[in-house]
Amino acid sequence: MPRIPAAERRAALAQAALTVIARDGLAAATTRAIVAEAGMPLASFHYAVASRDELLRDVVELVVTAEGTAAAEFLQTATTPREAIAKSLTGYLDHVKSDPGNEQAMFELTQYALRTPQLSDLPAEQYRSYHALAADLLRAGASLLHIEWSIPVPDLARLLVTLTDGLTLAWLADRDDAAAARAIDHAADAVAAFARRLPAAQAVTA
Amino acid sequence: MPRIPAAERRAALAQAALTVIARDGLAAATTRAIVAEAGMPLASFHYAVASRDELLRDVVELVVTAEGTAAAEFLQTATTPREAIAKSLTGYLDHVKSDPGNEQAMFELTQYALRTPQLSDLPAEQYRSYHALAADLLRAGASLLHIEWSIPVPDLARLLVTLTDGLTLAWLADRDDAAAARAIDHAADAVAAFARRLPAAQAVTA
DNA sequence: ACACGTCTGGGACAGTTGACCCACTTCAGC
DNA sequence: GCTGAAGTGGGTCAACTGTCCCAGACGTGT
Repeated sequence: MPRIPAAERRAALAQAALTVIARDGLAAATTRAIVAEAGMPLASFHYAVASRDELLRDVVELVVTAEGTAAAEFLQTATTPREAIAKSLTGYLDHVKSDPGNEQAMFELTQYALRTPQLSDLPAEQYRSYHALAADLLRAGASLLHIEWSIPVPDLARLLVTLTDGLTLAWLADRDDAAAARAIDHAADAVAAFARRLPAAQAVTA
Repeated sequence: MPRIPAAERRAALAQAALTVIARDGLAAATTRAIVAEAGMPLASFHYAVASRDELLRDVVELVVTAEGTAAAEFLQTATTPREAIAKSLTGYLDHVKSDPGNEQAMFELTQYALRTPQLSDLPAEQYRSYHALAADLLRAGASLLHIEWSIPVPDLARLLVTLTDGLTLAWLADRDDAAAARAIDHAADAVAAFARRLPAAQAVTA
């Protein structure tokens, strides 16, 4: 084993833990499984991190911050709000389909954090981040398509996250691609109803 | 301990397991915790049930079947589709708020079942039941309010379940009552757009 | 009254877990 | 070059887990 500063090991362990959780589930993410995935001796674990729970905190933060990089590419090709929403939701679901374990890992981590007093503050922060990300997307889409949203953007953002969560959960359970596609179609209709064409050729204010 | 037939013990164990999971989480639902909750000696566990996983299967079925009794009372007081949807969603969220552990238990069980090969068929069945329940509600509402739905009822049912799941997940995470209420309000607007007044004074066909 | 299948429950087992001790090696600054 | 701090890793621990055994108690059909 090469000598690696503790902070780096900590990050590597968080990454390895996420890999294990996505592949085998949170229950299988024992300290031994994590260090095996990271290729470290067991003792490195508690040298780099105080406890397993503390590492899981790192894992959640790892995913939350890494998530902001994924989205936003589906807006470019859309010409109508309905199309933008449908493409974004479809793109998101495709992302879920391409690696279902990862998304399942997020749900498992959230549920576990809710049950663990030391981590009980994490889910709120996690969803604040989701909502902020959705709000950014909505604002970007509005400016791109020269529209405005008829309800407050934070409200619509929460509704969008609600839809993605529900969509994901149901698809993970029954893997019904066709039904999920139809749900997205109808959801896009519903959400697009909150789009309003801007009167003049002018960008939005906020 | 009184003498109780094995089948009854099995049911009592499933009920006790649900109580433990709702209170302390799935990870805390050990065989010992379950029999303690049920007031039985440990050995009764494997006398009544072959394995812990098999009991969890019972637990899921227990909740899925028991869930059908809960809904449908919110439709009675509504006079418009929008009101019916808003009241149903609000009623559902109130139910979640009154016992968050129970709903969390459902999510945990679903995630666990997805990870466990012997239980991997359960989530699909679980969601089939949810969707059927929502479809029944939609049909009842339509007949009551003399409307029809402009998209297939199964499609709208899935969208409704998507919304309740997403709503629940976000509320469990951030406990933001006001934001959840606003989300329900907007969701009701969106879903009500799929309602169409029936031309004549006639009931729906399906 | 008797015997047999049903049920009880104390005890035990092997395996796994999170945690951590401690003797060691390495490296950076003096 | 020396030294003290930083990092390594083998080994170990107590606790807890799901599962099982077996001797006994019960109650029912005969």
